[in-house]
Amino acid sequence: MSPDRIVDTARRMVESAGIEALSMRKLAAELGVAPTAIYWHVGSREELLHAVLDRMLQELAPIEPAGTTSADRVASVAHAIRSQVRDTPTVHQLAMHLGRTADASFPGQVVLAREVSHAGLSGDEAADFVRAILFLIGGFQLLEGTFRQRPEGARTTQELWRGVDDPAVDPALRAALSEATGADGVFDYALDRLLRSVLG
Amino acid sequence: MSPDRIVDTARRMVESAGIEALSMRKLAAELGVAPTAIYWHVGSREELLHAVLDRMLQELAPIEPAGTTSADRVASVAHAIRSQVRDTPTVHQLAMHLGRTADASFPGQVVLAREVSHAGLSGDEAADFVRAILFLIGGFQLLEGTFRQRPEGARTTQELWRGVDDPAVDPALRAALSEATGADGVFDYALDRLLRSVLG
DNA sequence: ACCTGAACACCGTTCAAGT
DNA sequence: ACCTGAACACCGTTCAAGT
Repeated sequence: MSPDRIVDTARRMVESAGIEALSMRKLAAELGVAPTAIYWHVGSREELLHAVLDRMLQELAPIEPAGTTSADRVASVAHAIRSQVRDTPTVHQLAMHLGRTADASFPGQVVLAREVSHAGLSGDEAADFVRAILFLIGGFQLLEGTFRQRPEGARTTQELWRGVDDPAVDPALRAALSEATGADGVFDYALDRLLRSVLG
Repeated sequence: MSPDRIVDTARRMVESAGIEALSMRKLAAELGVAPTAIYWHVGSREELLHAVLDRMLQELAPIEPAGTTSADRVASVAHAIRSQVRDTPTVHQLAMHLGRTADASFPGQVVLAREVSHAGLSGDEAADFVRAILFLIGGFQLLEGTFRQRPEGARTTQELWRGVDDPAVDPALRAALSEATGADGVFDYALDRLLRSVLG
């Protein structure tokens, strides 16, 4: 019954069934202990969740730039951050829940800033560029729904588009928006436009 | 004790204190009725939240394009959507909670698609463009934290940057990222780059 | 130092019983 | 048709009491 064992078990529960699935009573049952025993080791449920997030953040693999040209390296970092966000939804779900998105996104942000600096950008212009890339990643995260799954009844954007009959909307556009899309393509497209426009 | 009165009261509670603050028992107290009476009119708490969202979506002001050139009109729609997202955080909070972000973003999406069509784009190219703009808006929403407020202890990205001493990061960039920024500037910057790159 | 048990103040929801 | 009350199965948390 160390804090370590409690945090580990809590983490497993959160990762397998979501944040809401972690109750102190279920956790206690899993640990074979009275619910109130947990409070002696870790504080409240909230503090426990913070401890779980801390551990997850520590284990997050560092982002490694790849490529030779500045543009390639910046793009590789952007892609690496995005992949990591996609592959570790629980971390960002939890960070969001606890209001600690800054902590979760910061390590990648620093690596990105390094490559942007190396590309020769500086000051406000560089900051806008870094933030714009983070916006794209955040948009991907939000609209891909990586951290909140749709319930059975909910309609997708594609389904909604199939029901549209608007003469002002290009039919081919309507058709394209009616098809599911890997967000990857859109992300590549937008990032590419941004990179070209800034780094030439 | 009509469904209308229940939904209205529930909506007031959600808007003033957040989704979590809506409990069937508190709502019943507010209505001066037994908690169980609510279940006869609206179904469960979840169904009630859906009804609240439906009403909010109905009342959302339609997005109106402005400007004469195609680029201006597209930009105005993007800005209008973003402003609406910022000014109606509860709607998007609730939509996210219920897995209905598609319903919330769709009306603006259609207007955007119209203007992009009018600008002469078509098919997959137009779809990528529309989705990229929505990515930017989503990123703004997520990183601006418009729908999840930071608790007292949490650090901001700016605070984290002030603690960085990395020779590979341009000092002026570090300084810029250490200052709070209206996300407006970044959004304008990224949107402008994207528009220029696509519409010329 | 560490754990238990009882207790408090909450939840959502069902369902028989009332009018 | 509409509402109440009792009841069930949950919560997080505190705190005195035990070892």
